[in-house]
Amino acid sequence: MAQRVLIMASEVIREPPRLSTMLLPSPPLYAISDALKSTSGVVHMTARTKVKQALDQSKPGSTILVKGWARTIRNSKEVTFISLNDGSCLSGIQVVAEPDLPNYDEVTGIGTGSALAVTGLLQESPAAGQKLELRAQQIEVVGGADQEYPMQKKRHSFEYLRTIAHLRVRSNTFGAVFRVRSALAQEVHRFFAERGFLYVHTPIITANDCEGAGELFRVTTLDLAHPPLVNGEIDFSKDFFATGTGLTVSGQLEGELFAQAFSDIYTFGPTFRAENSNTARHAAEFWMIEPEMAFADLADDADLAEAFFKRLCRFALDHCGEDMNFFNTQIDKGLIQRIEAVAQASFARMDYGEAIERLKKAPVSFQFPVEWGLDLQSEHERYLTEQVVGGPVFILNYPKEIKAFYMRQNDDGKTVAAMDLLVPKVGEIIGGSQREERLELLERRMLETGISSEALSWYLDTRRWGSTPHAGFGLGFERLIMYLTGMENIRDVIPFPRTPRHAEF
RNA sequence: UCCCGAGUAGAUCAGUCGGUAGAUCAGCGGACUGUUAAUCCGUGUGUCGUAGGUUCGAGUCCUACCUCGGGAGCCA
Repeated sequence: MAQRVLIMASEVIREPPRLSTMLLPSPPLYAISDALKSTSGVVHMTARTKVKQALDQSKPGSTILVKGWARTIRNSKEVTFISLNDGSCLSGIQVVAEPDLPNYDEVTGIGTGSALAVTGLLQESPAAGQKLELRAQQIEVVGGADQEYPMQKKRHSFEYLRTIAHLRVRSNTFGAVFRVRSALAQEVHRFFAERGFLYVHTPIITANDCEGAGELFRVTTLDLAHPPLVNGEIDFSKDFFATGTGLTVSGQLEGELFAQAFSDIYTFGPTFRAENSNTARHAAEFWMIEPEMAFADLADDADLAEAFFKRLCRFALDHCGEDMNFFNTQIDKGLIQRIEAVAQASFARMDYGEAIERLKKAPVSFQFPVEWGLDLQSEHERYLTEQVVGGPVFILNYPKEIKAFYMRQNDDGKTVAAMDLLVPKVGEIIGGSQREERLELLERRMLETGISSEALSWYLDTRRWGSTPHAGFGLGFERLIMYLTGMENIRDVIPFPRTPRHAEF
C-alpha cells in the first residue's frame, strides 16, 4: 500500500493535475520537478543538487545538476572555469567548461553574477584548490548578467555594499553572515524547546508606551494632513484602535503575563525603536530574544543567560565551521579563539558597587565620571570586561534610579535586582532583571516614576492574583551575530537595515 | 542630537605651493591547454557631493547645506 502511494505521488509530480483529480487537494506547485521546468526545452534527467551536498556527499563519477550564480569566470582558449555558488555553503563548485559544449561561445561570454544551470560529471580535480569539480556537459544560462553588475570579484567596502543590499547577499561575507544568522535563530528555538520554554508571539502593535525603553514609532490610519482634533490636540479616539498606538519596543510586559501561566516562556521577534541613534550598534528595527521565568530570581536569570550565551557560542563553532573560519581569517583574526574561550568560561559576576570601586581604582583616566549612582558608560563597561575580567561579566544590582520601574527592589532600599552581561568588543549584550512581584512596592515605584497604573492595570493584575518571583532578560539578536561573526556594524548583520533616514529595499 | 573625519572614473584611492585630474582593480578588445583575487598585451572612463564666495585662475582656500563613516548619548 505504501509503495502504491509512492507511485501515485510520483505520477502526480510528473503530470499537471487533471480535471478528474481536481476533487483531491492539488499537488503543491513546488513539488513539480525542476526537470520539467527547463525553458530551453531540454529535459534534464537529474534533480537539482545543492552545491554543499555536491561537495560534501556526492561521489566522483556521478552526474549531477547544480544551479547557482557565477562568482568568477576565468577563461582561456581551451577551457573555462566558473565558480558557481548557490548560497548553500561558502564554497562554490568549480565548473569546468570546454569547447565541446554546443554553446561554448555563449558560456565564455557570460558575466559575473549570471544564473546558470549546469549538468555535468562530478570528478576529482587535477589542480590544487579544490577536491572536486564539475565537468560540464550542458550549461543553461538561466539569467544573464551584463557588465553593469555592480559587484566585482574584488573586495568591496561594507559601506558600498550597504548601498546595494539587494545584491550584497551574493558576496562571501554576507552569505556567511546570513547562514550563521539563520542557523543561530534555529538554535535559539532548540535551546528553549529542550528546556520546556513556551514560545509566545507577543504583539507588534501596542498601545502602551510605559516601559521607557525608547521612542515609539506611531501606528495610525488617521489622515495626517487633516487629523481629527479635540481642543487642538489630535483625537486618537477616531484612530483605528480608538487610542494612540505604536510599534512595540519590547515584548517583555506581555511575556511576563505568559510566564504567570506557562512558567517558562520566551519571545523572539522584531522590535522597533524610533531613537535617532547613529551608531554601529543601533538599528530602528531589530530582533530580540526575551525569556521570562516564573518562580525564579536574579541568580536563576544569570544562570540561564550564561547557559544560553555559551550554548550559542558552542553551536556556532561546531556547526558553522566553514563560515566561522572565513570570519576568523577575513574579518577578525582572534575570533574563534575568543569564542572558544567564552564557550568554556565561567562568567564572572560582580555587584554594581564593586564595579564602581574597581573603576575608581583603575590606573586609567576615564572621560566620564565614576560615582556610585551614575550609570556605567561604554568606556567603563569595556574596561570592566576587557581589562578587569578579561571575559564576560555580569554586573548585578544597580541603583534603582537608573533602572526601569519594574525591577525588583532590593532590601537595601537603594538598588534593584538588575543585571547586564558585558562581553569584550561589543559591551552590553544582555540586559535583564528580577521583576518586582510585590503589588504595593510596584505601585509605589510606578507612582514615583510617573507611570500610569491605569494603563497597566492588566500588568498589575498578575501581582494581584497568584504573583510569583520571576525574572527574565533581553538579548539583541543582531548583537549576538556581531559578536559571533566579528562584524563591527549592526547594519551588516541584518538583511535590510532600518536606521535613521534609511528604509530602502 | 552632539563632536570629529570624509565625499575625485563602475569600485578602491592618490592629487604637492591654487595653474581644469591620475593609479590600481573592474569593464571592453586580443593572447593563453588547468585557472582559482588567473596571467600577459592593448584600450576607454570624470557635473572633483551641492550652492555660493575669494581669485586672472579653485579638486585644492572660505561659508552654508546634503550625504556617508567613526566616536558619544539613548539602549539590545
